[in-house]
Order: sequence, then C-alpha cells, then structure tokens
Amino acid sequence: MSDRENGQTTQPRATMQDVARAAGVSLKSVSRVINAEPHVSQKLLDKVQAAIHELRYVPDTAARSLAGQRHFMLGVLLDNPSPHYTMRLVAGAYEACRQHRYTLQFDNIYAAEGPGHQAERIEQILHSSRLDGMILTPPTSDVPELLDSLERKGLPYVRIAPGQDTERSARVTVDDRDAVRQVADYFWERGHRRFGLVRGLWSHPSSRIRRDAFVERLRSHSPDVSIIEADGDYTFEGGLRAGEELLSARRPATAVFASNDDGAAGVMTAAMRLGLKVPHDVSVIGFDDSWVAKSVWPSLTTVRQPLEEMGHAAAQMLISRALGGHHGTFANRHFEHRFIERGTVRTIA
Amino acid sequence: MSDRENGQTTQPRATMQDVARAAGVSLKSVSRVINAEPHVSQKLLDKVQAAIHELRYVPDTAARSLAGQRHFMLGVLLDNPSPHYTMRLVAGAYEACRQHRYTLQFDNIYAAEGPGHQAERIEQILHSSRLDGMILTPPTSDVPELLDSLERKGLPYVRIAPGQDTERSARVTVDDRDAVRQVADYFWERGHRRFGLVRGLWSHPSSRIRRDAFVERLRSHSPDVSIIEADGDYTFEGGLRAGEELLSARRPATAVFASNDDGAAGVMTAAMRLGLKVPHDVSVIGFDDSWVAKSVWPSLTTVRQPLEEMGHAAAQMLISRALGGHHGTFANRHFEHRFIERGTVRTIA
DNA sequence: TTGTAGGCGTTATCAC
DNA sequence: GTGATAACGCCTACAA
Repeated sequence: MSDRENGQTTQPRATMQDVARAAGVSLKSVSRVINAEPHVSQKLLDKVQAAIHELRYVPDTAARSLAGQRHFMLGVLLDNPSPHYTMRLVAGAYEACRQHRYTLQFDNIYAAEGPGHQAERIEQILHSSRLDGMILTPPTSDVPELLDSLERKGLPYVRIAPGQDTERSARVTVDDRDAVRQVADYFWERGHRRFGLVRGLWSHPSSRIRRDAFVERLRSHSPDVSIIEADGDYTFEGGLRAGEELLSARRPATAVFASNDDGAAGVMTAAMRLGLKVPHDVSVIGFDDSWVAKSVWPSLTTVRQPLEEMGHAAAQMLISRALGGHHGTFANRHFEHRFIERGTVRTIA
Repeated sequence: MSDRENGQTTQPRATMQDVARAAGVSLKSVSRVINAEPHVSQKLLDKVQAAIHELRYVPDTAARSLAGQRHFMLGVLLDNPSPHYTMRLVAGAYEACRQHRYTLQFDNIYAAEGPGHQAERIEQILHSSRLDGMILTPPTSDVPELLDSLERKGLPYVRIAPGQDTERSARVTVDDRDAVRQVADYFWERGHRRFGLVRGLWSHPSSRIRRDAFVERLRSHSPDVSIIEADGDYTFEGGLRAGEELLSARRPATAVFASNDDGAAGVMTAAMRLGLKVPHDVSVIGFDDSWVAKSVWPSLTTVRQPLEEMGHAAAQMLISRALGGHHGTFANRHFEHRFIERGTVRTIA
C-alpha cells in the first residue's frame, strides 16, 4: 500500500493557535473571523485573514465538531439506486457541499432487505454519525419509518421529490403531474387517439401520480378516449412485457407513455419484436431522460428533471439551516422539468 | 425544515466516562476494550462490554479523530462517473465501511475541467479533510498527478483497476486481457472469421489493453485474420458511428467486439439501421455488463466484473491498514471476471 | 494488568 | 470589540 512513512514528513497543518500568534490576536478573535461572527473591527479582520491566507489555515473539522454544534457533514441516503438518477442528484449535492467546505457522507439502505432492516440501519447511522442534515433521495423520501427516525433524533432533513405526505417536511420538488399533462397534450396535438400506458412500480407513489395525471388529462380532451394500461415496474423487462401486451391488443395503441425511460426502452423493443417501427407505427415517450434515452434508436422523447440542481438545492437548504437559517417553517424549493423532444413521436396525418 | 427544536430533547449520547463509571473502571480501560488492545483481563473485558451494551455506547468519531491518528473515514474519488459502474463499486466500498463503522466520504473530480483543476481539487480535499485512505475509481486510478498528491501527503490509497504503472501502489485488479481473449475465442469457436472492433476512449489505458488483447488473440488463431477497427469513445453515439463504419464496409464484419456495453448498444442500433439483424447477420459482444446490457434486444453477451466485491476489497485493504496492517509492501487483490452468455452471438454453420 | 495526567484544535462562557 | 478559560470526548504517554 502507498506508504505514509515513506518520503519526507508532511509538515503539520497550521492550527488556530498559529494563526492567532501570527496575527497577534487571541484565539477567540480568529474563531470569530472564521465563523463570520459580528463585532469584529475591520482592522482585526484584515490581520486575521492575512494570517489565515499566509499559513493556508483550514479549520479542523473534527475539533469543530467536538467543541461545537455543527459537524460540517451532510448525509445522502440512497436505496438500491437507479444509478443514473441517483448520481446526478449526488453530484449536485456534492457541489453544494464543496462550495461550503462540507463533507458528503454516503449512506445506502436496501429496501430489498425489508422495512425492518431499513429502520434498523437508519437508527445505526443516526446513532453513530454526527451529521448536520440528511438528504433523502427517492424512494427513501417516501418511507415513513425513516422520517420518524430522523425526527425522533432531531436531525434536519430534506426530501427530494417526495410523492406523499409532502407537507411533512422540507423538500425539493418537481411537478410530475404537470409534466405528464404535457406528455398527454403532446400526443394529443399530434393526432393520437389510442393510448397505451405503462405504469411504474405500483408501490411507489410517483407511479400513481403519473398514471392519474395521464389518464385525467386525456379524458379532459375526450371523456371516452381509449387508454390501455399495463403494469410495468420501472424496469426494461417490465416495459417489454407491458409493451407486448399493449401493442398486440386488437386495436393497439398508437402512442405509449411509459412512466420512466427504462420502461420506454422495453416498449420500443417490444414494438421491434412485433415488427412495428418506432415512431412510424407507434410513438413512445418516456420519463427521466436517463442514460438509456440516448442509448436507443431513435433516441427517446422524454421529460428531464434538473437533478443536479435539485441535489444542490437540497444540500444548500441543509447548509443554510445549519448556518442559522429560518427555523420552524418548512422550506420547499420547486424546479421545472423540461420536455425533451427527440425521435420517438410521430404526427398522425 | 424538519425541526430539531420540536419534540422532546433527545437524550445525549453516552460517553466513555459514562461507561467507565457504569463499569466501575477507569477511562483508559474502556479505551483499551474499544480498541481491542492487549493486556485486558477477561473479567474487566466483560464488565466493560456489558456497560457498553447497556448504555448503547458508540465512540465519538470526532473525538477519536482529534485525539488519535485514525479518522474512521475513507474517501472515494470519482470522475464524472459512468453511473452504473461507479455505483456498484461504491456500494461495495460502503458495505465494507459499514461493517467496520467507517464513514465513506464522497469526492467528485471532473476531468473535463482539465488536469490542472483535478490536481487543485485533490489538494483541497487532502488539505481540508482527515481521511484514513482514499479509493481511486477509474479513470482516476490512472492520473499520475493524483497519485503524486496522495503520496506527497502520505495518504494511503488503493487504485481500482489501474491500467498503467500498476506496480506503483496497492490495487484491486481484474484481468481485462484475459477476459478479452475469452471474447475472441468465443467468436472464433463459433466460426466467425471477419471481425470488427470498436475501440474505447483512446486516452484511457484500458482501451489499448482491450484492443491489443483482442487483435493479438485472433492473430494467434490465424495471422492474417480480417479485423476492421473503428474509434468509439465508450459512448453509445461513438459505438453507433463506429458500427456504421464497420458494418457498411465492403466485406463487413460478422462479429463485433465493442470495448464496453454502451458502445455495443450503439453497434446494435447501427446494425438495425442498416437492416442487419442481431445476431443473425452480425454478432456483438460488449464489456461491463452494465445497465444497457439488459436494456437492448436481444440482451447483450458481455463480460461482467465483480465490481461490488472489488469496491469492498479496496475499502477493506485501507481499513486493515489503518488497523495496523502490513506496511511497506503493496497489496494486490485480484478478481475474476465472468463471461456472460446472452443473446447477441450466433454460431456460423 | 490497570490507572492518572495532559493534550488534540476548536467553540462557548463570561469577563474586560 | 476583544480576550482568558473551561469544556468537548477521546488517546498517548507514563506511572503504579
């Protein structure tokens, strides 16, 4: 292993003492400057900042954490993550942390192991790590036991794209409903009248939301519009099965909305296997603009959420709160999705 | 935001003091037990462990970090990650950390911002965080400036799947060369004689390794075998372009090896656009067994690496070292890939 | 085998 | 406005 003992000894990091000495002020004054406390004269400020810069001083997180209430560390909670979705969220959160010299701690919880395990794991995490806040990524945003634990512990948290019980806490949201309405209208305006819907994992709230919005919107255009629904589970295989069902019906759909991109890719494959061409014979729209959207041909028309920004916002909310932000009221940052037109929808003459 | 002030105050965590008092021993004795130091009588051990259990005592990481040499925190360095690959690695590393009550810190570096930025960022990270070790995931495993910084700082690190200068440090490896030979043989044994190769991102060492192994192995079967090469860049689009080039040649390949799955998906799409059926008209093999491998039809024959285990091993190496492991010699954990037969290769009569 | 004293680098309290 | 001084929770000496 690369060895710490090799080579010349790294010179030790400067401490607050060093800075205080160099600037000719007291420890507490340096502390004040670092924490941007009020009541510091300009002159003192300058001296201290010069010394800090000179010595390349960086406060020691461990010491701060031990002595104070803040820990300069945020956690992200992931569950068996859809890698693309999650990584974009995390990348955004990481940037926010970096800007404020926070550390981002990675935490993984496997829903697959059952709810008991999840509760147990979060308790362990909360009991053994010192965090200033926790970011819950879907689908952890919608696990009540998790929220209970967090609140019992008194740890601030932000939920990303929660599907239910939204008002309960701080959150970062997108309007799935509105996005799906846009999808429905897009199909409708291009002349489609027979629709297929691939539902997501039914246990997940987002799944119902997307389904309901799609159906309601189309009904608002014409109450007895034809909509065939099939169960997907947010996977390619699920989409494949659902697609075969939808497209081999007696009067098959000409336009299929899948609740996410993986499902849409499955539908496209189903079409191909049935000898149907996309978009000539059947149009498809997905959701997420994930990796696969550009890994199919034609590339997939879909809806993109600003995940990096959402992750960034979540971390930012937690950090400003730790910096002494607004208490008592639940923040809510809302983001706009973007409809991405690509090649999988055809206009019917 | 979910409010810390709400609800009853959480009772403070037990400290070593509390444990010592409860067990009727000194502070140091508790410390000894926690750190599994020698010279503790069974009786004392029992008493202390009982008290620890009773009080649900967990040592405070910040305090330990401040007072001692260990920080119970590992970092993973990612670069603009291929989400699927990276997340599997990270999930493995996380598990190892969890088992030993270590924390996993997330760090992201963007090669896209240029090598200068990378060096600067790692310096910042190293200067401001207290880590026991760092895990380098590809492609960061092969950035010499990063290794230099790490060594200058004296921070132990493990490289995952390094492509060059392998002996320089501790590492977790797979035998790409061997895997690719297996791919070549698999094609060969099924009667293929005209080959296509989609190269990866040429700046990345793995790319050359895979290319050379493929070509050499086929030449060993027959020195003047036909191999058409085309540049991909590890992306779907790159594979698409390369595929069109390979498959529209005068005597097109019947078997194409793409240096990763995304590229292979591109090749499959290229085939489809040219009216070629996979695997009937052209066989394809990818590399990685990433998400897309199962999101195409037929699903992709490919090579799978045990990424979770590799991540686990990397973290484990760092942790045992921090626990006082072997110094001075570079560890090397090797893992076996697995060839995954699926539906994209046909046997030629 | 066990215990005591001192210090790690910062924040909090309370004087000046 | 500024500065002593005491925590914070643990580990490292060293002593018993």
